[in-house]
Amino acid sequence: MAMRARQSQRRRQTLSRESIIEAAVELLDAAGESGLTVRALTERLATGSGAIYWHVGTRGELLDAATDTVIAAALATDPAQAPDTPQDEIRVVALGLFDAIAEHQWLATQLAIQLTRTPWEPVTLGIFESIGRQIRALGVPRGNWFTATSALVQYILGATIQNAQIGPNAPLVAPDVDRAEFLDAASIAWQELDPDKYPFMRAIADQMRQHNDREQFLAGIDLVLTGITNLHPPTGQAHIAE
Amino acid sequence: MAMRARQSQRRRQTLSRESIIEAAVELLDAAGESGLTVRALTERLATGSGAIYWHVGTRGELLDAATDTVIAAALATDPAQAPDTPQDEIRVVALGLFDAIAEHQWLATQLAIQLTRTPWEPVTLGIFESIGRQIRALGVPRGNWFTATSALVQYILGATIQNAQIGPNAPLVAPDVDRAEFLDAASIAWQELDPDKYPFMRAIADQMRQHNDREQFLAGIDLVLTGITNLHPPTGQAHIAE
DNA sequence: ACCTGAACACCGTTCAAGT
DNA sequence: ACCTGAACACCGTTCAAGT
Repeated sequence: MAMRARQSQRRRQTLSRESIIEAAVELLDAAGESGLTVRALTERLATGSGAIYWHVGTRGELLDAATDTVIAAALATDPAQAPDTPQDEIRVVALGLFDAIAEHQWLATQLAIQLTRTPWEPVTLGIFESIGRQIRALGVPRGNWFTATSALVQYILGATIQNAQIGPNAPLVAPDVDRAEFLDAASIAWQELDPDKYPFMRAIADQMRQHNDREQFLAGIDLVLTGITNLHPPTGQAHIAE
Repeated sequence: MAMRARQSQRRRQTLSRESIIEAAVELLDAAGESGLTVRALTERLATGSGAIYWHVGTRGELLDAATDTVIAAALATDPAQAPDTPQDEIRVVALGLFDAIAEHQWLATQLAIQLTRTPWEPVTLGIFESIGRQIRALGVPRGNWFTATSALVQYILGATIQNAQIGPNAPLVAPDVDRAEFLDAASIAWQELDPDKYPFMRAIADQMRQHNDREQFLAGIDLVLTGITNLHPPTGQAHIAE
C-alpha cells in the first residue's frame, strides 16, 4: 500500500546523473554492451534523449561512468574487515575485481578499453593505487615498486578479463552449475582437437575441467608475488642484454 | 608498364575472402574499430555490401577474421631463427603479440573480447598452445601445466593490452618519440594527483616516466617464470584453505 | 556462383521549443 | 535549469534482381 502511495505521489522520482547510471548498469547487466541504447534508457526512465545528454553526456561517457561506478564499488574495501597482511589485502582487492567482472560481464571489455587509454583516468588509477600500496607494505625495495605493481596489476587484469566467461549476471550465491557445464564443453572441445596442431591443449584438457576459477586465480597471484619477492634489487637499468 | 597492363586487364582483381580481410585490417589500422564500416569497405573495394556478406558474413565475423589473421601472423615464429631455450621462445612469442598490438591498436579490445568468449576459438587456442609447449619444455611438472600456462598467458595478455597506448599504427622503425611525450604527460599527471588519495602513484611517477615498455614487459615475464619455477608440486587439489 | 544496391530497421546526437 | 521529442545522418543487414 505504501508502494502505491509512493508510486502515485510522483510519476517518477526526479532524474539525476546517479539514477541514469544505475539504469544503465541494469541494462548492461541484462543485455550486454549492445543492450545499452539511448532509446532503451529513455524508455526505462520515461524521459527524452535530451535528458540523458543533459545529465551525463554521450553514450560513451555514460559507459565510462558506469564502469567507474562499478569498479569504485568493487575497490572499496570493507573497513570492518581486519587489515591482515599485505598479501591478504591484495587477494581481497583482486577478488573484488574478479567478482565484479563475473557479476557484470560487460566490464571485461570496458576495462580493457579503459586500460588502453590514458593512465590517469580514475579506473586505472584506482586499481594501481590499491595494489601499489600493498606492494609497498610488502617491503619491496623502492626501485622495484613500479615493476612489481605493473606486473601484478597486469596479471590481475588479464586473469580477470579471461574469467568473465560465465555469461551475463552469473549467480553469486548458487554454486557453479552452469560453470561446470561450460568447463565440460570446453574440455571435450580441447580433447577433440587435431593432435598434431594442439598436443598441449589436449594434454591439459583434463586439468582445465577440474580447475576452480577462484583458486586458480589466487594461485596465479601467489605465483606473481613469489616472482616479486625474488626480483633482483634495482641496479640502474643495465643488464637487459640481447 | 606491366602494372598498367595488369590494372586495365581487369577493372579490379576478383573479390575474395582474403582481399576483404586485408582491406578490413587497413581500415582498422587507419581509424580504429569504428573505422571499419560496411560502407567504407564497399567503397574501398568498389563493390556492394552483399558481396561482403557473401564472402565473410557479418561485420562481427569480419572483425573476428581480421583478429585471427593478425594474431596467427604474430604467432608464426620465424623458422630461420635458432630454437634457443624455452625461455627465449616464450619471449619471442610474447614480444610477437606485444608488437602486433602496438602496430594494430584495435587488437587490444578485440583480443579481450575473444578471450571472454569460448576457449576453443582459434585465437585463444593458438596463444595457449604456443606458450604451453614451452612450459612443458621448461620441465614444469605435468600437474602444474595448466596453472603455469594460464598464469603466464594471462600476464602476457594483460600487459600486452595495457601497452597498446601508443595510438594507431605506432612507428615500427622510428624510436619512441611520441611515446616519450606520452610518458612525460602521464608522469606529470601522476605527480599532480591529490597526495591524500594517491600517495603511491605520486611516488612512482618518476619510475614510470623512465621505464621502457619492452624491457618492463620482459621483466614481468621473467618474474612470472620465477614464480612458475617455484610452484609447489601438485599434491591433489587440497591445501587452499581459508 | 557471385555480385548489385535499394530498402529497412535501428542507431547516437542535436537542437528548437517548451516549462 | 531542466527536459521533450522530432529530425538528421549514419549504421548493419537483407534480399529481389541481375549476370
